[in-house]
Amino acid sequence: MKYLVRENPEAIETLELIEDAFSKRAFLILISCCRVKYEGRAVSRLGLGDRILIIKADGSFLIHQNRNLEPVNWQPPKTKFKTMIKDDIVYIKGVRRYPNESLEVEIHKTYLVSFFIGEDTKSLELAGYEEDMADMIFKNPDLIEEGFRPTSREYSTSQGFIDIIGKDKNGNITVLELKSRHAGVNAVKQLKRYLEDFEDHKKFVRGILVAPSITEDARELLEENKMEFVSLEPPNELKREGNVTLDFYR
Amino acid sequence: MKYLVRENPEAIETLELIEDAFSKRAFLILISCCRVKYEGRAVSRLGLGDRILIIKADGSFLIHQNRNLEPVNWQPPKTKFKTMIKDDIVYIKGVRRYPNESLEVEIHKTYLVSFFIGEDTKSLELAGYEEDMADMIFKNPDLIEEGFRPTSREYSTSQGFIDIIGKDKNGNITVLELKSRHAGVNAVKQLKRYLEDFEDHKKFVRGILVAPSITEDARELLEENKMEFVSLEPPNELKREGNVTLDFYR
DNA sequence: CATTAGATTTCGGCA
DNA sequence: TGCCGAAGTCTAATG
Repeated sequence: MKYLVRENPEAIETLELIEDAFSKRAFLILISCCRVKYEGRAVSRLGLGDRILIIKADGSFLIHQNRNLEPVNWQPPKTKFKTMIKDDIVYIKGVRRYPNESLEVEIHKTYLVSFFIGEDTKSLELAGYEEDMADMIFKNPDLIEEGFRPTSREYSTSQGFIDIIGKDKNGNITVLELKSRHAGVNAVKQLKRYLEDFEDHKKFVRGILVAPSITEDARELLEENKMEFVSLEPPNELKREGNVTLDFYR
Repeated sequence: MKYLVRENPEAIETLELIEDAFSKRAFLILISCCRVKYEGRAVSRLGLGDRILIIKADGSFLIHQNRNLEPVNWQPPKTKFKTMIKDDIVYIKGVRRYPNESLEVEIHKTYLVSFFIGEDTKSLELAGYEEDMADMIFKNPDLIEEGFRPTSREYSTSQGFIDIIGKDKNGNITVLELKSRHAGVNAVKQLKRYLEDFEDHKKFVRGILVAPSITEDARELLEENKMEFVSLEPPNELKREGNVTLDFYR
C-alpha cells in the first residue's frame, strides 16, 4: 500500500498534499482546526474546532467531530472539489449537482495530513455466506470438481486477496472467486485481475467463478477469457454460530 | 491540541497506542489492513482489505472503505471496547447492549495510528427543514393562500400528528401536511389518512400538501382525492446569521 | 426505557 | 435519471 503522512504542515504544504491526493484518487484524511459551511438541501454553520476530514476516491466528503456516529457535515459521492489558499488559510469546497449543494471548509491549522492508495476489493457480505462457502469447499473440495484440492485462503496478490487457491487433479493451479449471490461481470473482472497477476509466472492458471448463478454478461466474459463457472449454493444456515476465527473472547 | 502519530507500528505497539487512546478518551484513527465481523441486528463479514478505523470518545466506532459516504461497518455511541493480540494480529472488539451487538476487527497490518485530544466546543447550527417551514407559515400564513389562518400545530389524531391545522377565508377546516423536500405518494397517503379521521365529523375538510415540489404520482393521487398542493420552499436562513468569512469564491 | 417521526437521511434496484 | 422502499438506518424528542 502506498501512503503518505505529514505532521503539522504549513498551509501551502497542506494545499499541495490535498491536491496530490485528489490527482491520485487517494483516500484522504486531515486532522484540522476548521470552520464549516453547508448550503443546499438545508443550511448550516459550524464554528472553529478540531475535526477529522475525510475525502474518498468517489468524492464522498465527511467531517467528523469527536462525538456521534454520524458526521457533523458531509457531502455524498460524486462531489467535485476545489481548493484555495489565502492568508495562510486553506479552503476546500465540495460541490454537487442534483441536488445542488456545497460544503465549504476553512482550515486554520492542520495537525495531520495523510492519504493512501490501498487494496480493498472485498465488499460486505451481510450474512457472511461467502466465508461459509469457503468453509464448505475446504471440507468438501469435490463440490468444485472431482480431484480439486484447495491449498490456501486469502492468498495475497497485488490485486487483493484471492478467496481460495488450489490445484486440480492434473496439478494446474486453480484460482476460485466466491460469490454467495447471483454474480455479475464485476466478479469476472476481479477473477481476471487475479489471473493476470499470475500470468507473470508464465504458467497456466485456471480461474473459476463459484456462485449460485451468474448473469448472461458474466457468462460471456468468462468464456471470452477462458475462465469457468461452477454453480454452488451457499450453505443456507449459519451453523455453529461462533466458531469463526475472530471469536477470541472466551 | 495534543496528538500522536505513528507510522507502520508493530502489532504490539499498535495495541499499546490503542489502549493509550482509550484511556485518554481521545479521537482515534487507524489505517489498517483488516478483516471485519459484525453480529447483532444482522450478521456480516468483510474480507481482508485496507480501511480506515475511527473510534470516538463517546464510543462511536466506524470502519470506512474508500467508497460510499456511509461506513461499511460501525457501532453507535456507548460501545465498550476490548483489545487483544495473538500471533502478531491485533483484535478490537466493540460490544454494545440494547441492542446486543458486537463488531470485531482483526488487524493484520497497521500503516498509521493517530490519536488526538482536540478542542471542539461548537455545535452545528442548522436550518431549512420541516420545523422551519411551520415557523414560517405561522408568521406569514398568506404563503399558503390569502386568508388562511393557522390555529394549531402538532394536532393529535388517531393517525398521528397533523403538522398544521387552520381555517381558510371561507371558514373551512384546512389540514396542512408539510414536507421540506420533494414529496412522493407517501406524503399524500398520510394527508389522506388525516382527512379520513376528520370525515367522521361529517364536515368538509380541505387537505393541502405543502412542499417545494411533488412527484407526478403524488400529484395524481392528490387530484383523485380532491386534495391540493401548495409549492413552498423551506426557509434557508439561520436565526443569527453571522457574517461568515467563508465566501471566497466569486 | 420504548415509541415515533424526520433526515442535507444513504443506498440499491428497477423502470 | 427518477422514484420507491429498506436500513444493523441514526438522532432527538416525548411519554
